[in-house]
Amino acid sequence: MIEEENLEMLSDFYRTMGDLTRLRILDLLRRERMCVYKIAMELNMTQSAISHQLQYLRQMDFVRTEKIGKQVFYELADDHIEKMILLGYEHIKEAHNDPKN
Amino acid sequence: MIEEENLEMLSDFYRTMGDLTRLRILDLLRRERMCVYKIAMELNMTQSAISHQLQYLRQMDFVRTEKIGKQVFYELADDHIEKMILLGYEHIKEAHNDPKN
DNA sequence: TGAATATATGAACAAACGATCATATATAAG
DNA sequence: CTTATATATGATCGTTTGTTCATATATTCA
Repeated sequence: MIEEENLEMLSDFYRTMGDLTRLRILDLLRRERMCVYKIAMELNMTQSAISHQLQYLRQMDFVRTEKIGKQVFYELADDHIEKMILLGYEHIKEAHNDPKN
Repeated sequence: MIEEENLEMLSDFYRTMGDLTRLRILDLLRRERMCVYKIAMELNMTQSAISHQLQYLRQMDFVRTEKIGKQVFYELADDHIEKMILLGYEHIKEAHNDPKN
């Protein structure tokens, strides 16, 4: 049994990855660090929508930033993030091949 | 880069764990299989609220059921679920000790 | 069969969420 | 200094989500 406080942090953590736009952003950043407008271009979404989600991801410590001139580059905050994405990915692929257990 | 279709499945998967009530239920079921009213008791929530979330978890293949008499016992659908919970748990514990990378 | 118990489910409602729009801030370029 | 570019942010709005309430279904027991 996981302590209540940690369960709350855990659900916050998973909820952050439980949105397609945010997951798309994180998946992009696995490839390379990227500035805001480039992310928006790649995902074909408005700068504002992306910027809002990036603030969310930053508050949740999923990404970190480096400002260079006018641009702000975003990158994954640490290796765990990519690891969690890939583990979930492995899971759904297995689950799909192997419907029950 | 993960294919769009799989990213969608992945965000659905994480969104399922991104709710405190559902995560509490899953964490309970790690311990033992349990019938609905017992889950409701343990979590101090109404039978209806629990039942709705259990249907959700069932549709997402997080749990499976066995009906015995009047009772319906729920258990984790497979080992991956517990693994994913524990991995997330490890992650947040590390992240907390080790704020930046 | 009728009452009691366990679970499921549909409708309703409030709260949370995500995108958009308008605009603010900051830096660079002319 | 003014304009253009990149990003951030607050307000708004429609949608989704989670709980509640009322009720339906199913099974056991008297």
